[in-house]
Amino acid sequence: MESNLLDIEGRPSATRVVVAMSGGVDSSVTAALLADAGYDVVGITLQLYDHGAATHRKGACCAGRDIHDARAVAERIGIPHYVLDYEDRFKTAVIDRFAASYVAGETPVPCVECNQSIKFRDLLTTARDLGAAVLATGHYVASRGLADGTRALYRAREVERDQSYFLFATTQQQLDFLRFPLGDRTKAETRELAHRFGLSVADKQDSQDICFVPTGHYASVIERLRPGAAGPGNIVDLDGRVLGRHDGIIHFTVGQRRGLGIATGTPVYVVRLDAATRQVIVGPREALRTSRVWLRDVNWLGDGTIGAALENHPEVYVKVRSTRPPQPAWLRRNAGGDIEVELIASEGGVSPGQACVFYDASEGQARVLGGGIIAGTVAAVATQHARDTSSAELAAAR
RNA sequence: UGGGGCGUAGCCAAGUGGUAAGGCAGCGGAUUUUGAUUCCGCCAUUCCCUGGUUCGAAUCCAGGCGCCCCAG
Repeated sequence: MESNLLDIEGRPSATRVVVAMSGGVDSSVTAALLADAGYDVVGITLQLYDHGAATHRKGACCAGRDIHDARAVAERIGIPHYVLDYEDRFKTAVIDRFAASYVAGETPVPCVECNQSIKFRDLLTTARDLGAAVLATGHYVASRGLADGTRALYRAREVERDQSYFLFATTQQQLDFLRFPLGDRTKAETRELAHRFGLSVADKQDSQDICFVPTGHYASVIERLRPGAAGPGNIVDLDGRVLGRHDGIIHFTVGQRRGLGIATGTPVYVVRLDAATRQVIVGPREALRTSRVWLRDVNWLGDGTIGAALENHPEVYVKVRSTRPPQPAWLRRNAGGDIEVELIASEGGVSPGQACVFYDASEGQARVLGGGIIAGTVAAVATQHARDTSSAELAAAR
């Protein structure tokens, strides 16, 4: 196992590996493991946003304290370490898009964007320039070589920690150059290794929440970036009745219950956001059931082409959020030419802007077949509004 | 100014003499390398006001105030 850490030919000492070091335990152990195996490891930490603002943030990465931690680890394990200033491109590729998505009434997954552009495009290019054979990260995801020499992506051995949801947009070319040495290890093992290697970050708290949102108030970040973009509007029910007012669509996401300030006897949830009219449409929990989604920016990582795969209307398993196991679904191309996913069991709180990731199994280390960004959703149960609309259309058709 | 009804937390609401249910909203926390969801905890020394009866009153009585309905 140790000798085959990177699944690569050649003597370790003659093989240069760039490790993306965030300053957390996972990437630190990744670097330590590879250095210990004798690879020519170069640690790189990206400075992604203003560290002054985020210094006191616990569990964040890539600024201030974390850069120090990464440097300390590099020193400890005796590898060269560089800090690259990626603030500008991070702002353009991740933060600005994040804001734009919310303003458009969607709910983005910034980690997906960051992985595919900052880490696996820009940093990966830098790694190649440095003469690295591979770029390794501390993600909990597995990749294995296929017979044809390319690599496939799989869920982590510890499926509860699996991060494949955030990595579906990795292209085949990127994947072939990437390695994830922790994918077949558990977090407990990682912590234990961190202790064994004597790393100062061994007991450091896991990162969580959006790294560039210091206070946890993402809306204030958007307000600062897009002043005035978040205008107030009405909160309406499925029949269009006004139930209240809100301070801007950016404060809400589909499935959200808290923060609406509406006291009917039963809980109400955000069913849909309408950026054009600045309406927040709310309804009962049942109205959240979604049976179908269509996608954009689809990335295919399965065998062959997606076109060929779709001809068989494949049954796959999909995740529309990071924290639930893959659910059974049918994949097909719809009349408009978009890739469409039929959620066989339906799922609640599915928001445009989120990722829909395809797998070949519901359990274990399923292979990642690709995924896309959810462009639109169709409710499982006809809502009152939808019924009214269709009867109106029927009437008009007569 | 005839009759009837009502007034309990931000909203809805139970309780009709024994020491203020519950839901919604709100707040806090747990969970979570996205947003949510979910879960847990907190949230009326006080029942429109003032007196009275009673060992004891949100509950009974009197007066006042404020709403609503029927009035023809």
